[in-house]
Amino acid sequence: MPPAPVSRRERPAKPALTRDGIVAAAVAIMRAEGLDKVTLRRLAQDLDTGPASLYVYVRNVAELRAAILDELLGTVDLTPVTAPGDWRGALAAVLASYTDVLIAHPSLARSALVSRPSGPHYLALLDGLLALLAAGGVPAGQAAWGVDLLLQLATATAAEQGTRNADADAGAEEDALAAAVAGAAPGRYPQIAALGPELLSGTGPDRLAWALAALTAGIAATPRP
Amino acid sequence: MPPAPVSRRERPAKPALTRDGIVAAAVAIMRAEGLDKVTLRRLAQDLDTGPASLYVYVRNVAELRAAILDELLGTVDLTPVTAPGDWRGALAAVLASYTDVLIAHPSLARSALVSRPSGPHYLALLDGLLALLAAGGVPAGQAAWGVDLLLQLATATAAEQGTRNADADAGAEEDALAAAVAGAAPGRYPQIAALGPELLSGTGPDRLAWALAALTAGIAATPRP
DNA sequence: ACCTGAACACCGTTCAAGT
DNA sequence: ACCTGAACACCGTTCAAGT
Repeated sequence: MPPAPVSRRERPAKPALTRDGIVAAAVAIMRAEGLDKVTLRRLAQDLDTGPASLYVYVRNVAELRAAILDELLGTVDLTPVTAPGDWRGALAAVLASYTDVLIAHPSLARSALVSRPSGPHYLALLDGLLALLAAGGVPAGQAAWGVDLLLQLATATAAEQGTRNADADAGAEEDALAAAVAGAAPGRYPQIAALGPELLSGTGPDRLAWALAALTAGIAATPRP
Repeated sequence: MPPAPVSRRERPAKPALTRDGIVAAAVAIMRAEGLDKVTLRRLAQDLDTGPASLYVYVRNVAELRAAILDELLGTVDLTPVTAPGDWRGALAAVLASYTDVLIAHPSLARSALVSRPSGPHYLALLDGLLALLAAGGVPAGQAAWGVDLLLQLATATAAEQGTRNADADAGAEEDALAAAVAGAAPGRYPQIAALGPELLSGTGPDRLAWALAALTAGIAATPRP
């Protein structure tokens, strides 16, 4: 006996596909299970369709990942940009918020590191950081080139830390480096042997804060050729 | 009629599998066709065996990629480290050599960005950079934290530039950003609209040279907390 | 125009069985 | 110990055919 057909009332009508709906479903999968699980096939399954159908709204999987990233960047706190006072503190606060967002999703941070975002939320972040550099009197040319470096540094740090915190597999890489540093032969690697654990010292936030301060100082102080 | 069996003299004996042999074959594939083509299946095919056999020598594909990277880092020119004179120039030269090596293999640069290398050639590079920072009188604590940033910056730049030069697909991301910057509404993104193409100005090497100079200056000038 | 099923051309990794 | 064939559990993307 074939199963009784499901009436329209019992199962809600399948929602129409839209780009926003697809991206929202992708973000939901990522929050729940990580970016690795956001595949076109899995996404299609969740949306009750086939993978081919998604190609009407998304060019490829890279574009989908970019859309997810921009969606998340919408949660970065940009309010320090318009707060009066210490521009360096505001810069650090915005970048810390950016880092926090990415650390919560290490796989996304890794993908952000190898892509060039250009979505509306990314532009807003860029604009905010440029406003702070301008407020600090950093020459425009230096700010234009420097803002990229600040974001890059924050992204890389988030990728690294988030991965270390969450992914057991990549924690092994960290361990391998620690072992290599600890076992560095003083004859062959004198500097590493001399510095030892100092190389890997410090907590993530402390290193990031120092790195951003150092980079900001360098950007402000180094004229373009 | 079955084909005549190939005598041992006509087909050279299949070379025994070794870790070095596997890595060498992997490097050969990467040089010829890029990192994307270095899969365990393809590698096994080239080595006239099955993918499962490789797992005796390599834990997984990530470890294989790390081995390829370290192999390539063996070609970085470290001679400036021991040359007398200008430490800043020597630092820039070593990092430029590192960048050149990675730019030639953008896919590898992207993978280096999300991994923590710990191979012998990587350690040698690290040691050389630390020697130069020490020669420049940079306090040890700052050098220990700063060397990571310098490498990170060079790696990210290589990944970006190499990709732009070689990969048509990721060139599209660059174009999308350029279009977004050019079309930025002055009301919504005042800083971006004001700076305009200045944000994306400059050649890769010029930007890298400035970035490394700025970061080096910041590292040297910013005391650790 | 939008959507689909099915196929194409692949992946990494595991495992029982062989030598 | 080393090596293998075969399987498991997936991928992104394309394309002819439908509505």
